[in-house]
Amino acid sequence: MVSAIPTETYTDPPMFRPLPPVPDHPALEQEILAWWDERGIFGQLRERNHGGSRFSFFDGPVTANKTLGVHTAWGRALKDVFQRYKALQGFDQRYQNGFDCQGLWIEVGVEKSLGLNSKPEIEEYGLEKFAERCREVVVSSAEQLTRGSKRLGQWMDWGNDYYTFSDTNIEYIWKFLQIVNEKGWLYMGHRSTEWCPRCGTSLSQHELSQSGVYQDRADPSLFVRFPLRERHGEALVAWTTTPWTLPANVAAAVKPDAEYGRRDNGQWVAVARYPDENFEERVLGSDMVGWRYEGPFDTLGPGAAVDHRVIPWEEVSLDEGTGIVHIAPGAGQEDFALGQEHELPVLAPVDESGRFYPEYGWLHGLSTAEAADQIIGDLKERGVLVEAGLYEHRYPHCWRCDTPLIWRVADDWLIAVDEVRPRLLEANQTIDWTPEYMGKRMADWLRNMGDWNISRRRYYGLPLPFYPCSCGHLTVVGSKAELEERAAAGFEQLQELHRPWVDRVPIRCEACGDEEVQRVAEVGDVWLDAGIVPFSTLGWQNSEWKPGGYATGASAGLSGADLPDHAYWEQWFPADWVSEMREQIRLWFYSQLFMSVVLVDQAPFRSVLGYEKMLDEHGREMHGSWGNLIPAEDAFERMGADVMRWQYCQQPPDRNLLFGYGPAHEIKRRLLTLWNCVSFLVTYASIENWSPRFAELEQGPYEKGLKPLDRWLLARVQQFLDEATGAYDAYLTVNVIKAFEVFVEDVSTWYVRRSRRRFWEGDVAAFATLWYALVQALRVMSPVVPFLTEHLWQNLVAGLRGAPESIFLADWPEPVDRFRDRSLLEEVATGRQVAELARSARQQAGIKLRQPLRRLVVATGDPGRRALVSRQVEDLAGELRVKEVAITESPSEVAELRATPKLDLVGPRYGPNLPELRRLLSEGSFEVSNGTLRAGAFVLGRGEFTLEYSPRDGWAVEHGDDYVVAVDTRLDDELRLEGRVFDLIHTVQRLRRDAGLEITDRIVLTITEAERDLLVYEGWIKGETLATSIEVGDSLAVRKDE
RNA sequence: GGGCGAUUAGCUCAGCUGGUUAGAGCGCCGCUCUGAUAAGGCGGAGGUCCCUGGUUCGAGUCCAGGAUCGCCCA
Repeated sequence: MVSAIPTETYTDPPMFRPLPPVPDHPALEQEILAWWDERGIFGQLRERNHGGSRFSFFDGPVTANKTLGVHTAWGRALKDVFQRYKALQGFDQRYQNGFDCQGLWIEVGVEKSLGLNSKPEIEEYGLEKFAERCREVVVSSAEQLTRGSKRLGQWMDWGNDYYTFSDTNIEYIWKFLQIVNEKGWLYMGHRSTEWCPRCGTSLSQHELSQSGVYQDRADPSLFVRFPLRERHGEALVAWTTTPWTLPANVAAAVKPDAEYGRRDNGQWVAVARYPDENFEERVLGSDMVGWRYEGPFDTLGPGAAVDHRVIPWEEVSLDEGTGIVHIAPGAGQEDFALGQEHELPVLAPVDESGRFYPEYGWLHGLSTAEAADQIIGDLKERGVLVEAGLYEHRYPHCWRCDTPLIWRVADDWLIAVDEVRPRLLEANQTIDWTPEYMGKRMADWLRNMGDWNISRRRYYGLPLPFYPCSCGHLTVVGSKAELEERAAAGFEQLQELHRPWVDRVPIRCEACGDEEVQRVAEVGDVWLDAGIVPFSTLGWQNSEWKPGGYATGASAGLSGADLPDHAYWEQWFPADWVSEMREQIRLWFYSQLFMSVVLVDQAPFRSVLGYEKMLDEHGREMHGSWGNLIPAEDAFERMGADVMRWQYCQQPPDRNLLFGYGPAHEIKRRLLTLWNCVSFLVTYASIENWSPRFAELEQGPYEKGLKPLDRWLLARVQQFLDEATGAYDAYLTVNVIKAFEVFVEDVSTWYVRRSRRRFWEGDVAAFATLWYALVQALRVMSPVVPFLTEHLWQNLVAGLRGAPESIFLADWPEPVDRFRDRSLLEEVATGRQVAELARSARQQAGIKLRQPLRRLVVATGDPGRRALVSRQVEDLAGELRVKEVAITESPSEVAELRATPKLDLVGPRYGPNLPELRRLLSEGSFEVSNGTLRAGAFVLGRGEFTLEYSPRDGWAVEHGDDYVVAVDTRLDDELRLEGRVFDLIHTVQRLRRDAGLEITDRIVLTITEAERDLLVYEGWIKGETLATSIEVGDSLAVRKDE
């Protein structure tokens, strides 16, 4: 509102501080961090937004077993960017950080640090002490992660973090499991699972999905004879890559419809595998079914009792091996399933540490790897080994300790998923995924996943609250209070819900009342810990709010987080947004979705931003041992948090991020352009004693004195605000940065470049316009680069009357409608396009920009475009240093016509005759009239060809799609003299700068005899170089006029 | 082993439904602008568009086969 213009003038004392030539990012970041802290800016921001509309975000718990790495910092930066953006828009937020504190991640690290390497050693060490060590790791890691995150600029409610090992978190999972049991989905499965012999536990399907699990590896490749009982001298030849499974063999599978042949030595193999061999007898696989054979290790006890026979299996591969597959239901997943189908006995050869049981005789105590060599030797000795070699294949490894996995039949607790599956798929439909394909990945996974194996035979994890009684009843305890109520003993020593303490609390069976019911030994999958967060941290089932009440069990003393009540949960569930790396689709995103659908039949979040992997700047994985891992500390020191954040935000989330110092250097240069623009403003504002008014930030500069170029920049600001806001709303920071880079480029290379003189002359409209444009840009970019923008805000804005002390207390910038002007944007774009063509033409002619020229001709057939250009002649003349700009319809004055056919239109008509047409056109044998082109027998209508131009003598021509631009290259004496004056001025400015003079210093200028003729322009030279007098001497020199 | 995607300049990547001489950024070389710029601008060098065949007047683009890489699933 114009009437509200304050009456202050622009002559307040200069308020700006000069900028150093280059920002020292790490130093200014430390200053800003300290200042934010001192002024409590984040607290003020939260206070302001308190009670406003809510933006709910759930932080996926970071595993507290490490310091902050540049990988983790990526996600943290994105989380911070959007929380800051939403905060600037006034949204109330929770800012709760979370730590993941249990499970194999933690345990394995502690084991290593204690030098323990097996479960018996842990038990010998003592579970109590072991649990304490695990907690210590969490405590120190949480401190480190917090410190690093703060340095990154992440604003969270530090100190009120949630810890997944709190009793509260555990109780909520207990409740979940109780509900799962009530629905009848909980069961104990007896099946073959992937098993880590070192960790002594089975793993779940989703744990196998993590990167690095499947690795290339060479295993033995054995072809073994299984002698047939009823066919003397004949044998099946089976193939295996896991020798240790042979003692567990109970059957051999053949493909029923495949043909098998007997070699002259009695060996049976699939004909398709050995097409060039001669076979003495051929039968179908189905005919072999039921054949009995001697097992490979019938000499050892368990095998001897088995009736080994041939079974049919459609899945037998004819691409490798012999087409006869060795089946060991106790040591393979498919084998186990097949075993169920054919009612085969299950021989389980190894214990939970992967070592052979005593009944396997001389194999007793050997690991699967150790046994391999001995088994091969034994087979060889007994003459049943046909061939042994090596086989390269992808093989699964433990995601934590990298041990090759084995298959083992075990009892696991599982959640049946078939009944929930359709509801999960439905809930997934309600989620807005970015990038979109990640949602499809989730749907694929949901469609195909098997039952969820939730039990792990470990120590420091969620204790599964399962109490199976000898009477057959399973009690699932749903809370600590319930445990207390049912406890038969030991409740008083229960310091936290962890082993070993919880194991010492037997309960009374809820069915028969037996008082000796023990908890199962297993702990839970870590993803239960993380998946319950949307409930456990928001007080889903709490009747009352407990201040500081989240700090229960192991998290006592670590967190000050409140335990909210159900009303709070209603307000903050579901999350508006979550963001994690792609792997979390099958991990955290999944477990959250699963638990949420089970509990409330709804997705726990509305939108997701996922992102791909981080690699080094050359595209290689980062590894400590390769020397290309960048510690976050180094990155903070060498590039600074802003540059790191920029690098993260610049990345399209659907592609891997190539992170490093090379890209960082490039980013610093881009930020420098912004820095220089601010520096320019600060320099001249100080000289001219110009000071901005804060009100003009919201309303835009007051109209008086605005030039078209100012209005253009103001229109660009509005456009930029729209683009950037849209990009943030779509969670695509990469588009925010793209829009910003173009904008800064426009400010620097067009607005400032064209307006310099106005700043020297103290034009307040120019100052107000540039200040507005730069400050709005700072505000838009503040979520991405909070330090740099805050630093510059402190200089450009903070001291003004009515201005917030921090850029983060200044709300989100609103576009000002009256400055929107699409036609002006188009007009300037046109002018710049023409300028670019003209610069290119000058360059071709070898005439530098300092040399003035007579004439610039712009030709275009479009009257609308001529009008656009006509409004830009002043800027064009100045930019291109020409005395006159002429706009014409036809370029015939400056260039000669050439025609080119539009092949997509003309090609289909003339087909093979096309080369002839192109020959005629290239020779210039054509005429154009009324929009029709005739060349020989060819006739091209309007739009079927384009015209181009080659320069006439004395002209340099360049053309784009819409314009032909020509500069008159002929020089006369006047032009030459002016050119020399520009050269002189340029050289003097250089000398001034080299002499370290201030921009406002006056000088005495000495020129040489050869330049005396330039003195006809003495006033001009004096004005440009701030010379008070000009002398003629031996050499060109400047000296400060004292 | 199955599925999906990719392969374009030294590096990182654009190239829509086929259309003249294949582009950008970075790096390199030359020129240039600068009264903010360690930036910017203009130009140059640099390409077997992975290979082989096919369709077409015309293929980086479409089709088939192959090679290599990545991801997902086992």
